[in-house]
Parts: sequence; structure tokens; C-alpha cells
Amino acid sequence: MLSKLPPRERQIVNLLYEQGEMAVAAICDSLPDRPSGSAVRTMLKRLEDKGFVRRTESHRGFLYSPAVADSVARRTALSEVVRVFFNGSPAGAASALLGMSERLDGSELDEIEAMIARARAAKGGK
Amino acid sequence: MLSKLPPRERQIVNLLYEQGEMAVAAICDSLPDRPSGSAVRTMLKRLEDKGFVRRTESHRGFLYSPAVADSVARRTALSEVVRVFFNGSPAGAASALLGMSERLDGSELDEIEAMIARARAAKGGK
DNA sequence: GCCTCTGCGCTACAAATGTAGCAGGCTACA
DNA sequence: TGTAGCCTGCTACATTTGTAGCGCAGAGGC
Repeated sequence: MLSKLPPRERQIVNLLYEQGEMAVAAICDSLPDRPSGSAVRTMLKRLEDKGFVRRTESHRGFLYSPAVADSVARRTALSEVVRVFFNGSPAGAASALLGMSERLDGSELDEIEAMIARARAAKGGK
Repeated sequence: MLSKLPPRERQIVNLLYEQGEMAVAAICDSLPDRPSGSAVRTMLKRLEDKGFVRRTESHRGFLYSPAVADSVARRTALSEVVRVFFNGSPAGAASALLGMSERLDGSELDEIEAMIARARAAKGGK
């Protein structure tokens, strides 16, 4: 559903997913072309209305964070990429992903191998 | 750079990446809310100007296709998802990808395992 | 207590986006 | 060969986005 957002709004939501929680000033600083605070506040309002962002009162002003759970947003984003660019094949996307990273983290590789093993077991077991 | 496109334009480009090459009528049919042909043509013109789409004359009208190579677009899209949702860890994303697919294709799993092996070798070899 | 400094919510407005209508050209076929 | 059907390129216009300015309210310093 993030794909329905206009470019700037998406940038903001992306930032929030990256950082988890941000104040307006921080958002301005992290955004290309440094928009004014009020510009960002307007977007955040719209995003809040659309249900993508929620805010919590903090000691100094508000803190904004994504309203859609990370896990859900991740799933949606991955699904879209898989559908559009990998002909619906998650394994194909995973393969490309591993291929494009220069150095891979050992423990994560372990985890992936374990997943493959499990997948093989499930398939063989049937 | 697809992230700079407004929602509708992105939908169209996504379609083109999925299908490879499409006529205007087919695009209309595949799009939510069935926009009119002229609406779609306007977008395609804009996308062409922006350099995301190119068109080739066909026997009957034009055929539209993505102007940015699939491989490049894939990379870009994956990078963004990885950065935004997986803290920059491609392996993490790959892991999530494998976890979310119900049935995995055997030969692709082989390929992934081979990649892991290569990655391990490269790391150990240094 | 007063004054600055921040941050907030309007309001306003230019630019971009999303959509449709219309007239013209080319194809095919009765 | 006339005419029905597509497809195209404008042009026009409503809506949405992107951006900024203004005035107000609470937090601290002096």
C-alpha cells in the first residue's frame, strides 16, 4: 500500500521505517532539498489521515512513527518487488539479493542455509 | 529512481516490468479503475519524457516497454527495500524472502546454496 | 514578569498529477 | 470507395501534492 503514496510522502514514510521514530526537525534534515518544517508537517498530517503514520507526544513536541507494523510493511514491499521484477519467484529474488551483496554476514548465511534445509525437508517429507 | 514517480505512473511502469511490452489498451485493462486510453497515453508520454519508458512502432499502434534495463531496475528496487526495511542487510532480506514463500523451487534453492558456498569460500580464502 | 525560541496548526497557492473529450489519420472490409 | 473502427496527438480541467508564511502557545533564560 506504500505504492499508493506520492514521492515525497513515501520518502518520509521510508525514513520513519529506517529510523523508527523521528521529530519533525530530524525529518527535514534527512530529506533531500531540506524542506521547511511546515511543509513536512503538512505531509505528516496527510500521512496520519491516510493511516500510515502515527504520532506520540514527547517532552519537546511530537514524535512520528510508522502506523503499519514493520513486519507487515516488509512483507508488502517484498511481495511487490518479487511480483514486478522476479516473476513472482521469491527464491529468484533471494538469489539476486545474495548475489548483489559484496560481503555476507556469516551468521545470517547460517540462518538462510537452515531455511533451505527446512524447505527441502518439508518438500521431501510430502 | 522509480521511487520518484507518482503512484499511477509507477503502477504503469511496474506493469511494463511485469509484462515486458504492452499496448495502451492492454495497460488500461490491467490497471485498477480502468482509466481511459487517453489518460494512460498522457502518463506514458510523461514517462517517456522522464526516460522511464520507450516505445516501438508496431503493426497496430505502439508498444511500450521499460527504458531502464530490468537488471538495473531490480537492483535499485531491492537496494531500497533492503535499506528501508532490513537495516541495509541483504542477507536479512533474503532470509525474510525465503521465509515468506510457501513452496520453494528446488533448482533455485540449489543456486542459492551455491551462492552461499561461494560467499563462504571467498571469505575463508582471504 | 517579560522576552526569545521552538514547535504547532492553519491558510494559501504554485506545480504536478490524473482524467477525459475531441478531431484527425490509417486500416480493413463491405 | 465509403465508412466503421482503432489509434494517435492535442487541449483542457479537477484534484492532489509540495511548499511556505503567519500567528499562536508553552518552555526557559534574564
